[in-house]
Amino acid sequence: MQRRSTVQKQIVFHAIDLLGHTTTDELIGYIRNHHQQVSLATIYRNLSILQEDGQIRKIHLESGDVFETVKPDHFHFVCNKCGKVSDISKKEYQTFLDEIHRKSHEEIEMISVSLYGICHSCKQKEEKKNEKVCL
Amino acid sequence: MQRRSTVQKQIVFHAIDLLGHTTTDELIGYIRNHHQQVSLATIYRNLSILQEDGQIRKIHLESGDVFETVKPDHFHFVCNKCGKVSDISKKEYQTFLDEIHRKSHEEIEMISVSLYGICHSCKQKEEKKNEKVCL
DNA sequence: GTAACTGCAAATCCTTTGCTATGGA
DNA sequence: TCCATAGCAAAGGATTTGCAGTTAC
Repeated sequence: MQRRSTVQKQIVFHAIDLLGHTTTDELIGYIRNHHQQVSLATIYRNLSILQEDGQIRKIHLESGDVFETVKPDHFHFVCNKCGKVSDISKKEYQTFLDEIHRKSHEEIEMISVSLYGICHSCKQKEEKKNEKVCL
Repeated sequence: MQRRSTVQKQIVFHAIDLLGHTTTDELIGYIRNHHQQVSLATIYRNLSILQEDGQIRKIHLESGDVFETVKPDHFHFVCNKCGKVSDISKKEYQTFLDEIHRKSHEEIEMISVSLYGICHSCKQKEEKKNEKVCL
């Protein structure tokens, strides 16, 4: 099947790219607000097409599923307070990844690592709140 | 709210325990077959209750969501062929986990590691098939 | 006895599909 | 022109909810 480039497909892709890591809800909300001419069915169909074609990827986090554009292999950090997801480079952890391959009794094809914690921004907000309490 | 112990709740819990790692579908199928008196709504309600009470946990894998009973913290291995999920002890990887805590710029509360590959059983089947081809 | 829980059926929510019209190559 | 894609509305499937009856404690 010969894919075609359409305005709607580009809107979906660019929205995901812009939002960074986005839930279906956020994505639909965004498109609803900025491009109301795009129908729901079209959004869902393009999500499938873009995944099939390897332009986007759905990742499965404890906090729920999010879409991201396909980038070099990486890990994720999720803030337990605000829910923001950010990418972590694999480079620093290469030694460990090799170790997993070595130690594992099974043949490993993919390793997924996700970290959950408190992001800088939420951390700062917390500290400011504590300061005020002390005053 | 004071929780009560009911036959239905126990059926749901024990089914998850028995099945090991189970999708909602598998779980419902199993209960349908072995305890047809338990209604769908009751299964879903008990899944919520058991999660709330910390007796079971839903884990989010690339292959889909599965429930497991709550056990000591561990990682998961998923077979890309047969889909079976198995637990991996964290012990061997303690060095790596410490490294993550040390290297990370954020405060880490939880680390999730999932490995995807081919399990022993599927590997063996594959090898046997290859043998036959060579004969 | 009281209130948590169950079963049933209806409701709800998210996603997919059928169909006809549109438009990219 | 031709066929992938869009929009709309209807269908589908999974999960939740309202309610009346049941049961654990």
